[in-house]
Amino acid sequence: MSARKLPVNKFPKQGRATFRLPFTTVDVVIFSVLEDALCILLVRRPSGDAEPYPGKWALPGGFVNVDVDITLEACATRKLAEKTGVSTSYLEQLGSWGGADRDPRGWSATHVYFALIPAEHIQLERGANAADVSWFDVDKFVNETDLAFDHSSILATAVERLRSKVEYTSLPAFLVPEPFSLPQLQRVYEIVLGRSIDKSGFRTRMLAADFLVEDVYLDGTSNRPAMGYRLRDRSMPVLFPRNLGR
Amino acid sequence: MSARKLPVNKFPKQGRATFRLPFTTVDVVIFSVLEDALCILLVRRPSGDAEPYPGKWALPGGFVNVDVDITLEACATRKLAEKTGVSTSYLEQLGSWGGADRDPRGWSATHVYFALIPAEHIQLERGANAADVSWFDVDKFVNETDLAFDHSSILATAVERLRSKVEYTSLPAFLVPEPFSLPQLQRVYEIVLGRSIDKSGFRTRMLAADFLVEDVYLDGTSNRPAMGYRLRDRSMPVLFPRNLGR
DNA sequence: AAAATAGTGTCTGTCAGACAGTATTCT
DNA sequence: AGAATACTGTCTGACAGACACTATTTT
Repeated sequence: MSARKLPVNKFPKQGRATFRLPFTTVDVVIFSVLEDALCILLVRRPSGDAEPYPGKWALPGGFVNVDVDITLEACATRKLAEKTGVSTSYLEQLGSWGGADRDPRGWSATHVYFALIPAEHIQLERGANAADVSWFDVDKFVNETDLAFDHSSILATAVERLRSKVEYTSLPAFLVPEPFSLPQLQRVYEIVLGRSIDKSGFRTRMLAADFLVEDVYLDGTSNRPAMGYRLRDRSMPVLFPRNLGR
Repeated sequence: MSARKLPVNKFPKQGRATFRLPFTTVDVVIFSVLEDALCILLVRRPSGDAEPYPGKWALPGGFVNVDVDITLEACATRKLAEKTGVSTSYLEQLGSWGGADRDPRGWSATHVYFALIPAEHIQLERGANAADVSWFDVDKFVNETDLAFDHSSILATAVERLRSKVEYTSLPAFLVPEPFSLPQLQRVYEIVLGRSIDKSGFRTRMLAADFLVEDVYLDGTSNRPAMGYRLRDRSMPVLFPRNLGR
């Protein structure tokens, strides 16, 4: 095996490496449903000579700050809160992307999370850089916009993962504010998947999974009020035994 | 928002960071089926004053070598080959674990992959450190052995992920050498899941998924020869529309 | 012939999808 | 009353699980 001939990273006694370290970043794909469309939050890269991809849209994220972040997930939570004001949401690790070429500044690895937040909870940052944070319709803008770094590819993976998990999980429940009705939840499923779902089957499926708790009736602006539900457990989505059909 | 008061990582023009970087490592959870049991490969941590967890069992892995590895996945492939001699296998990213406390040498983040390899392909490293690489039965030894770093927790996640994906994917096909018969494949499913599966339903399910290609008949040592199959596409597992029952 | 393993056929319960019907509100 | 939306009931086809059956090999 030729592996033995490779240089071996050496480590002296006191924690300072003698070899080059990759950069470590965290990025967050923030999903929400706005105006009947699945959207993601993007930020504009700062301009400046030393900046990579100046002015381009990118996923919110950045370097891990070892003095502040005690874990990767805490770092992702921090970045989410900085951009949206949302402190609690569904957060799941999507994966990591790392290599020599993805950042012009050098070998870097990014840990990517995706977040699902109800539109009503969002409070975009006010002030100078408000114009540099924006929501993008996943279907309309995303494919024709190319993002900084390898973020286009990461985003595509995130959308794929979300859509595929929606087929067999309760994930969309994290995109809608509580309490919500089953028709509201169904609408979110339909928006994310981009197709309509049968009402009766949907209700049976949701109720059988036993992850909803009845709350108050939702007295909408008109017509028959709907039962309002909350999640029994906000920490995890429920997995259904089958995919949705079609 | 208080985030503005946090220190901001600065970047001078020429690619050398002025802030502390986390260590970047890659670890691989290598699964195989040996003697009718689901096993994983562990390596013993080297002894020495400067070494963390000397003598303890750990997942194979180590620092990313920016001069050698061009991507994280390439790094994982390299580490897999170094330990097993296997150069091609199913490799999937499991996730990443990072934080201030997981490595006594400092803030570190590890990118974890899991690999599935057929026992017949394995060629453990010969020589001085052969005793420091060993297979462990997942059910028998893993829960009672505590590993270096946070590897026990990572391993538990890996086993959970593997078992849960086996319920609705063709992943076990990567644990058996081609060509293989349906009874052989079924045996692997049963070993990984730890329960028996109905023969007829299993065959229908596998054949309906259309990921197998007929090869030669397997003339075993005795009894009726079985049809041998190969994978239509070794690059990806197939997803079944339903979980296995029970 | 018997044993062992490979593979098939048939029945049945479950459940998603389709769709028609009922219920409750507002105007 | 009619419109709009919430919710339920019924039928049907697809399919997994159970299990009994047939097929092909070795000894």
